[in-house]
Amino acid sequence: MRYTLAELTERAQHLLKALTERYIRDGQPVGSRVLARDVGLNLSPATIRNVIADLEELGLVRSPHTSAGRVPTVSGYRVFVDTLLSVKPLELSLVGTMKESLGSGVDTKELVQKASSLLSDVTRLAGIVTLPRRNHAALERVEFLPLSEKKVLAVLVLNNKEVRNSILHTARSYSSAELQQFSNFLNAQFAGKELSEVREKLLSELRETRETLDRMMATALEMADQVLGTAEQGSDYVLAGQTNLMGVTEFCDVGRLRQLFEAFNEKKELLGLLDQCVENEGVQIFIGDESGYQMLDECSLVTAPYSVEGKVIGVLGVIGPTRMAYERVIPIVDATARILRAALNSQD
Amino acid sequence: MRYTLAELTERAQHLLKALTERYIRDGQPVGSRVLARDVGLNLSPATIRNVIADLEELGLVRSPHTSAGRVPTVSGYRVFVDTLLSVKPLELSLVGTMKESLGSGVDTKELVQKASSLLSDVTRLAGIVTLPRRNHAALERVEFLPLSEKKVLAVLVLNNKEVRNSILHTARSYSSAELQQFSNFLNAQFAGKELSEVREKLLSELRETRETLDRMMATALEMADQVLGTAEQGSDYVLAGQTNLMGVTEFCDVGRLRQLFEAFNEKKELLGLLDQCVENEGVQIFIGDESGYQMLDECSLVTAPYSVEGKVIGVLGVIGPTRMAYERVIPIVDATARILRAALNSQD
DNA sequence: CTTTAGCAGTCTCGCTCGGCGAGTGCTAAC
DNA sequence: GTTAGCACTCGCCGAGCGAGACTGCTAAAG
Repeated sequence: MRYTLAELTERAQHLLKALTERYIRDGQPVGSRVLARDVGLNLSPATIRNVIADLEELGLVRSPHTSAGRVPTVSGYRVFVDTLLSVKPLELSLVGTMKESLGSGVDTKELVQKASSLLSDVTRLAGIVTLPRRNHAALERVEFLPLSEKKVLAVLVLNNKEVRNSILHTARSYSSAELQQFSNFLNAQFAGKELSEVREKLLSELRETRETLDRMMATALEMADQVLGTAEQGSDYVLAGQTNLMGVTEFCDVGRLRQLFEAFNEKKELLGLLDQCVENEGVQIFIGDESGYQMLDECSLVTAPYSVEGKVIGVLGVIGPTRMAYERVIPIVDATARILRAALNSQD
Repeated sequence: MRYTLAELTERAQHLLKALTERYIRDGQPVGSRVLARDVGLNLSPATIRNVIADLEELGLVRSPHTSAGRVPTVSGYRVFVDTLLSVKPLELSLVGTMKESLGSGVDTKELVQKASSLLSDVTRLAGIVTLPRRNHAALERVEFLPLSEKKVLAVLVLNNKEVRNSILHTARSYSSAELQQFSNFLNAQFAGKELSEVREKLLSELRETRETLDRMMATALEMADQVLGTAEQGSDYVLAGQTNLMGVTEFCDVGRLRQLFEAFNEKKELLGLLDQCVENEGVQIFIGDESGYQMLDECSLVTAPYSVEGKVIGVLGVIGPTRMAYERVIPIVDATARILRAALNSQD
């Protein structure tokens, strides 16, 4: 008898579920005997074996070697998390504790770090949170301060929350009064607009102004352009609890572990992966090498986007072995995304 | 025959040196046979054995088990690095490359990160650099900007180089003009003074002013106090190249490795250790558990302080297995300290 | 047609055992 | 003081073996 994925017998589903859960719990190949006792159905090991053989043919489970039990394959996990998993809601008390531990962060970066630690603490795996990309942040105001000969400090205030500053090296010195004029001019023009918009407008104005030869305006615009150029914060993430992964039996091999940690340092690849999650709403899961990055072999990544004012500005998640307690990790990631969003929104 | 540490035979010294160097190279206990061939002196293994036996009695070497060669003990390493080691000067070309790779960092933090990476890249071990503690930094100026209702952005410029900002939550709103007044007042009073001095003076003025009931001054001073309180950056360090340690054979045990990495995350203890190096000039070395922190068992720490304008403001160094190539690491750490100092000083 | 018992076969794991090689410490001779 | 010789001690490694765990197949039972 032959099933397609869509029409797995109820029994087969049941067994795949039991097998996966058991394997996640114990980490050891599970055989027909234990499965027979574990699952509610009153079946003999022999019967179980028949069904399991079918599952193996479908590529959902495999045995590490003859005469060991079976373990789920990547496809097996996929089916498990997509259709078989019953996610238990989080205990309210835990959610409370989580909220608290994130609670009072004022600084955005601090919040992100706390969220990452939170994820790793609660799941006992590695937590990862991207820094918010506020492309849509509104420019609140710009301020220029003279520092010294030919050096000007530019202060950018975004959304009343975030502050970025950068030091500009200018061709000549500017007086306080001059800089004040620049600030006023720019604030009048751009305050309240989105950064991307500001940038665009800036360039067009710059072109226009060059023709009219208004020195002051041109200089101001040039300065602003410089600031925006440098202030574009390279997207990045904060990782926490890497050491938790060292306790995981799957990574007892140092070479394996090293590969993983080097992937963490690379950042680029992992960021690419995380970026894919920005679009999809809700929790998303990458299992094993599904991601295409073989450094994440034997790893799973559970992610959720987080947003502020309705716009997704980042992704957070958990990295752990494929054999992780999904039914627990998923609601935790989900909850953390909500908590972080709340914290960011209530930031005053 | 019995030596005290001070009066090791020339021959004994020679042998200890050869043994240590050999062990550092190969990582395996070295026996009398290889030692006899290795060292210039024309001696038979039997003779070597006699001398080595004396070294063992002094606690400078030990054998992991009967009938394996000898390895240096912590004391052995100590004697080795203190009196036997001949440090070869660094190739100029390497110094050049190092300078370059650090070269153009404008931001202090960026420089520190680059220095850390540099150390780890060149030594193939873990690099560590503390963030500069600029207790003696001069306060260049203070600026307050109104953000919104009851929120004020304070910008601190130090030494014409570093900028710190913090957001203050105030009891009532302040107008631009008011804040401008505060800034002017504070700048007139404190600009150019050292931070610690500013703080001190601030407190006394605050007390005095309360009596004269000058509202404006009092508020300004209070604000300044708040800023200084928050701006005190918690001392911290930047680590790089931890993954290099995973290649080291000494740390092939995951448990061991985990302990080490958790020590890195703790930060406090390691910082305490690094602080000890601030006082001593030049390169300093902690071998194995000499530091008192047993998480650094089997590790050595090679450090050097770095300074700006004659004042030591931080420490940098390398963490690796006790069995590291000291004669190479030491000059690298030394050079990096000088290069970082130069880079920080030339920061304009 | 489904389910089950029984059985032979296969593979891993952990254990012991013995040989090998390396290196020491001692003693006696140079 | 130096050296050769020798007995002895270990750690390492591979072979061999038994136990245990499952499977897949076949044939009988429901």
